[in-house]
Amino acid sequence: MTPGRKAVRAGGEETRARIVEAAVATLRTAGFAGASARAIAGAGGFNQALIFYHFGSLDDLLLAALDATAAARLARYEAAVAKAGSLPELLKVAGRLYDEDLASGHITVVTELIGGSLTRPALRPEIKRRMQPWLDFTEAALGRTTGGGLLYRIVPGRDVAYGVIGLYLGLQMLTHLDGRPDRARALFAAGSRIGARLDTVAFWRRLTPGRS
Amino acid sequence: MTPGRKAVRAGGEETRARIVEAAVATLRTAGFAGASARAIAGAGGFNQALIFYHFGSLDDLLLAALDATAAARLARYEAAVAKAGSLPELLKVAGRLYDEDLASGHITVVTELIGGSLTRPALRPEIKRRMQPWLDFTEAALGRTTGGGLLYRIVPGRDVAYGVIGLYLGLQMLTHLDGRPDRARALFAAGSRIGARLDTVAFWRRLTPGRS
Amino acid sequence: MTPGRKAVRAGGEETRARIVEAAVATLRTAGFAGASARAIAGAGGFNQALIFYHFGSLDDLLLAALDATAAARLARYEAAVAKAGSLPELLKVAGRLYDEDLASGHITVVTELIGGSLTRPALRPEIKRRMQPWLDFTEAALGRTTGGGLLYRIVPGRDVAYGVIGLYLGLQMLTHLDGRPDRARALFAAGSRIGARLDTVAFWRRLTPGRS
Amino acid sequence: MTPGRKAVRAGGEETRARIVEAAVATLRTAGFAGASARAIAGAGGFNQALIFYHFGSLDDLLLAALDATAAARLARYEAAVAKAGSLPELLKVAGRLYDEDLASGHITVVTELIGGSLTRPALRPEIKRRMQPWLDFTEAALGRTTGGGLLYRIVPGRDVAYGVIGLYLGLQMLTHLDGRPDRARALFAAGSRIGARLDTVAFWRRLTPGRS
DNA sequence: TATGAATGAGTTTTCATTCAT
DNA sequence: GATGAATGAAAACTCATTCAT
Repeated sequence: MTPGRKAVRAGGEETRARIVEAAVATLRTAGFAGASARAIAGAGGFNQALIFYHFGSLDDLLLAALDATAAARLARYEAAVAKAGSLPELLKVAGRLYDEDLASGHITVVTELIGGSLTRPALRPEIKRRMQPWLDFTEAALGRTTGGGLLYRIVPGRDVAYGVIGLYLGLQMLTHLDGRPDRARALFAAGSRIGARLDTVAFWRRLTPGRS
Repeated sequence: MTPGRKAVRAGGEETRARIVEAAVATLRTAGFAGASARAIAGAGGFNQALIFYHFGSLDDLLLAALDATAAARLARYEAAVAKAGSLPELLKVAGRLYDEDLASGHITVVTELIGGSLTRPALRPEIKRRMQPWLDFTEAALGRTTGGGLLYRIVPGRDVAYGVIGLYLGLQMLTHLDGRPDRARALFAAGSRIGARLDTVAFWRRLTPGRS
Repeated sequence: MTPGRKAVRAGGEETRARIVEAAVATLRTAGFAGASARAIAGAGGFNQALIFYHFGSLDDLLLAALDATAAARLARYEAAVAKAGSLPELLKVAGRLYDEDLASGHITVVTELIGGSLTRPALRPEIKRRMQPWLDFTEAALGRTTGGGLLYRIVPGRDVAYGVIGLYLGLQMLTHLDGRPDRARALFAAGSRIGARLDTVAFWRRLTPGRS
Repeated sequence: MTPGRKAVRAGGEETRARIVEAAVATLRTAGFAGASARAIAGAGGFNQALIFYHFGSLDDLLLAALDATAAARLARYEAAVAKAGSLPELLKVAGRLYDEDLASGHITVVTELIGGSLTRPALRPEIKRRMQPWLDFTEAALGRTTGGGLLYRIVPGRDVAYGVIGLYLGLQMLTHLDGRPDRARALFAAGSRIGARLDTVAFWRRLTPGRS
């Protein structure tokens, strides 16, 4: 694939990636309390000690796992959302992306780590910091598509973004409980339909007048 | 209170309550992964073995803890929401109740257990079952205040309830991350304000026409 | 043996004693760095976890081991030395007792723990505190047999006691290196002989005139 | 200094010295049980594997560390003691040198290794062998200054040397426990004072008549 | 009803050491 | 000569649970 890359000496970075991958998988399937060094090493087929050699501590590996998933997902969200010019479009695109997340369980890594941050308080500030880009992204996407109109006099964009992220996380938890994403998916679908109608509604237009 | 109650055997009931209380407290402060038998016994000042004598297993105690908080909170929600005749009123009341939850961390017990159900799959169906009353309650409250109008052709009430519960859970997680409930609180306040305006909006009235 | 003692319920105290005994034995044979929980449990034939159940931490067990040996030895020293009315007698008695220690390796527990206190600094104040009775005892014994005479204007009794204890510890280390106590034993024998002559020496009598 | 020395290969020698230095420092500050390959490498700022490349095993490095400190100290002792013609002078000089050792903790390397030789029996004969020069040196110094007189009929010089070395080691341990060298220092000072008086005492002169 | 004692398997992390480069 | 990567075994300690009393 990457022709310039030497096959030799690649050990370090590749191994790190393998470990991170195993950590993500274990968090998804066994949860925070089940993501022990042993479990992760077992999942990835490598030595437990390797985790500590490369990451120093289990906490640090878990954060690296969060970084990895989050980065990949955020890139995908940004690319897809960039094309959405209106709220209905945004809802549609976001719903489709979130579908992937629900099915793949990507967001589980986030909810498990937030849940685990109660047990390991040192994780909390780290996770909090890593959530900011998502809030920024969501706020920007909403701002761009709703024009920062009257609505923003009632609710600051940051707060709306906060609610949207919260809804994502909470729906993921319920989806896990259900064992299937049907309900959350249906909600998003409905969101798209409502969004589509909103554009024709005078009230809403008054709330978000800035958009052309 | 209950006069017919025998003083004998009351010890057992009281002890159970103490254990459940300690379990709730430990789940709230130490999370699922931190809610070990030892930690709970330490928090409550009783013998570890008592947990197994009274509840058989740690999982069962954890579920009993969920039952206890959930029952208390649901009773409170039902009583308060019963008086809410319109959506704005409902939003107002719910926001006030949720404020309590955010501050007290009551909902943490729920999110921690759902998170933990990944690690202990046996918990999943039990927790799922215990979430149903909340979905029922939410659906009913929404139905009563929005009249099951046009909106319900777009989104089934059950799905909306699902989203509301999801939002509650997710906001609680973010609130924990923040260390303070300000943002979630602000969102609810905004919800109340929007709700108050909605009643004057023709579009919305058309969506929920059934209400008197 | 102890007739009032119920055979029932004795578990706790007996087990603690067994664990302490195993810890002492392991310190003597494997040293501080070799006195791991596993090694001690192996030596005593019990579960590793029992150590932590009864003593909380390995450090605490090690200190309990020090307490146990020290108490037993100090009692023996006090009883034997009480009868020594003069310095020659004291030297003779002490030499005999120390012989036991050298052969049994009792003092090894002390030197190993002091050595280990570098690695585990938390042990240091605890060990230091536990050395004071030995300094008190030695100072008192020397004071009683030398009468606190002129010698004490040159060297405070506490300092002499310090030197005596130091000599004991150091000789034990060298004895361990040698693998046999011959040399240290010979030194003590010589000490007795010199002590016997000292009493006839005018110079010494002037140094310790208080004795009858 | 050594002009014929090739600049090449000097790297090797220098590195060895750096490693030994780090080992000495780690033994002094973290003790035998704390002198792991990782700790030593960390202290010296080099790669762990370097230890094994240059010394084969950790034990061998530790012995090299003992060699290094011992050689340096012994040279210093020999130079200083050579000038001491009488026992009082010897006591004075030795006390001054030992002061340095107490403050710097040089002897800690010795006591830690002897203590550790229980855990790693292979070290024992090696350390024992390395102690002989000190016994020889001490015996010679005592012999030279006390003339091998009557005292030597009561106690062989080798045994006295043994006691002196033992006292050094034991005082160092107690000094470590105290956290300061005051007491041991005071003892040596008193030794000097007593030594000064001894020369005027007939009894002592009879014990050590051979001196000119 | 309650508890102290006990345990086998688990936890995170460190160990000395090897090896390919 | 030097190093980053890797490992099996061991470190201290905790886990949920059982059981005799």
